[in-house]
Amino acid sequence: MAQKPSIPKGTRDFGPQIMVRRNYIFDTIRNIFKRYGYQPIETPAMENLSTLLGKYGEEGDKLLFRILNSGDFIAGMDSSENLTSEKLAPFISEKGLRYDLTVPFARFVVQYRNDITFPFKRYQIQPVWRADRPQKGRYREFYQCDVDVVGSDSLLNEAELVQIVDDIFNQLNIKVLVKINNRKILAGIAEYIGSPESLTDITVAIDKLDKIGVEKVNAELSEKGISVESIKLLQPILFMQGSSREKISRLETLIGQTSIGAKGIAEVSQLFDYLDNMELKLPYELDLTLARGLNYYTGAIFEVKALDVAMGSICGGGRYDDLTSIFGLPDVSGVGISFGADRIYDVLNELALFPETTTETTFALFVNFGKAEENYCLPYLWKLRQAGVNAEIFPDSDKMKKQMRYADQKNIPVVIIAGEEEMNKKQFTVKWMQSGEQQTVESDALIEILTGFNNLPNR
RNA sequence: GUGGUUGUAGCUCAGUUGGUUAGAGCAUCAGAUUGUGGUUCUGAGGGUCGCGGGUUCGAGCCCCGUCUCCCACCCCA
Repeated sequence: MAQKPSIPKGTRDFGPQIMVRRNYIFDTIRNIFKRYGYQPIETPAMENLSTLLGKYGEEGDKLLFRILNSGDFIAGMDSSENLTSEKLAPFISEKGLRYDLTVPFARFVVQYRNDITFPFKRYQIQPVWRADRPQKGRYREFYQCDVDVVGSDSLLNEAELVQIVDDIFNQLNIKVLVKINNRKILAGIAEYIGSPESLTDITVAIDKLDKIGVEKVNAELSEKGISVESIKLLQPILFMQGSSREKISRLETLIGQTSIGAKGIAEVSQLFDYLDNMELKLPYELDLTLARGLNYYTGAIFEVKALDVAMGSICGGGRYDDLTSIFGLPDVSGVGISFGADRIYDVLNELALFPETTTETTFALFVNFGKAEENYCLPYLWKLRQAGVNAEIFPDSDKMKKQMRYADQKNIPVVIIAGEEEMNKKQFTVKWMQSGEQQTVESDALIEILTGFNNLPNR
């Protein structure tokens, strides 16, 4: 007995009808990326582990898929030593699947720095892999659609990214909220409350504010060794209400004296100046509880959430000042944002927002009655294809019932029938599947008639 | 990594207090219909009941282990 076919946990197959919808998402995103002047690149599925490790924090390292070395990697090892998997790991694996597109991009920029004209605006649509436990909206293989610009400090780039977000989700008809924050503000807060070293703990804790409430956040903070004094100082920040502008001015009185905090405030208010003049359709707000776990961010951070469906963020990004310097190219700042195509698919699916796309790929099918009929049809099939009509001939002279059924299941709107009678009269019988109507056409007129219908605006 | 849940035909699921040969719908294939699909009718194929062990005269059902699926947490797109 053959074993039951299956695919690894957290991965999916995509059939033709799903691919039509996925391509709708990819095409929409890609077209908008291009319109803003971004250029495509691709990088390999696997990177050296030295490229990937340490860029995503402790959690991220654990979620990296590692690739086993080829060959007998165990041969030269001293078996008398007490081997832990930690010690073993570098010997048996030196490559890993990419975890995101930003870090490989930073590597790419440094590697080809002499060929790149800065500022470099690139987009990249490729799958990434994470050894996570799958659940709703979470997969082990999923596509990210990244736009980044490196080599420019201007906040105009941040503003443009928000504009792209606005553009894309308007076109996809998804209602979203764009949350904006700045790592420098978070650092300023940490400094203000007197524990700048625990920036990460603080951000992770306040990120959970709307989920678990103030009391549990405070409990977690003191658990992490943050003093009662500091937690007290933090409260007015946690409870801050009002519009983004009001928050900014109140922040000034709190963390304005810290130099990093002042810098963050200046950046955010400049960004909001840009955004307020852009007439964006989607709501955006300053959210001080937005932290984002990826630890390479240094300035603005973004996150986009769908409003009408319970789902993790469908889009996120930020500015990273030091990512290229890790690979040996200092002073090149970048900023970018990543669209999660698979989650966007789930949102569109759940809200039934996919447009009525035609799943049909073939417009006309020639029925196959045998060798002679084949020879009669083939020149016309060729002409139809040359005229830009998607057409095919059934490859076997099976029963007509089976061929009609094939057309029906594949949603092919036109079936062209030519048997002995039609051949003798140099004609074709054209059947319109939806109405069931049939018409007899002269063979010379076939191409013209079908191209005319094929160009109708509704197709 | 932590917690919960699920597993029976290709898919969705029934299956009584443990009892003879494990069922249905959908899908597939064939026929009714040798040049006409989506409807209908008839028939057929398809199963190591996730896997391994145990209890029992007897296990799809009870017990233990294990894997898997989905969900939540952590974290994230």
